[in-house]
Amino acid sequence: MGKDKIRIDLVYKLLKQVPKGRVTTYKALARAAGHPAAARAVGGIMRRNPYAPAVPCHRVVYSDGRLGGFGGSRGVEAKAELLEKEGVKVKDGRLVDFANRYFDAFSVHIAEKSRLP
DNA sequence: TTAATGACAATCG
DNA sequence: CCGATTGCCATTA
Repeated sequence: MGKDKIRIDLVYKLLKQVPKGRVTTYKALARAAGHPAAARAVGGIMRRNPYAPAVPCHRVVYSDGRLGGFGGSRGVEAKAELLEKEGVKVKDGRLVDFANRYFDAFSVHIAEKSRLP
């Protein structure tokens, strides 16, 4: 049968569903994609992200409320800058109102309908 | 094919 | 609260 591997294109689609000013987590994306334990793999997917900046990978943070990574150690700064620009306040590498900014209402059904180029 | 790596997460001390 | 450890999954060499 088909492999149980996570769907990269699906992950990107789900991430595109995250509205501006909101954030999600690697874990939430992995879970929405049908692989709840593949949070780390999602991180790897973001790292390679060939669809940037079309895909808002800067809206993906740690489940802990911390920013996480973004390219190099210098990239985290840019990530915080982008989030602040969208209205998401960041303090000391950590989201201030993480619980309220957290987005988890993914529509996998809709995401599966269209495919990424 | 096996070993090593990394933009994660949960647990432990 | 913070640092260290272990587990997980997919990619890369």
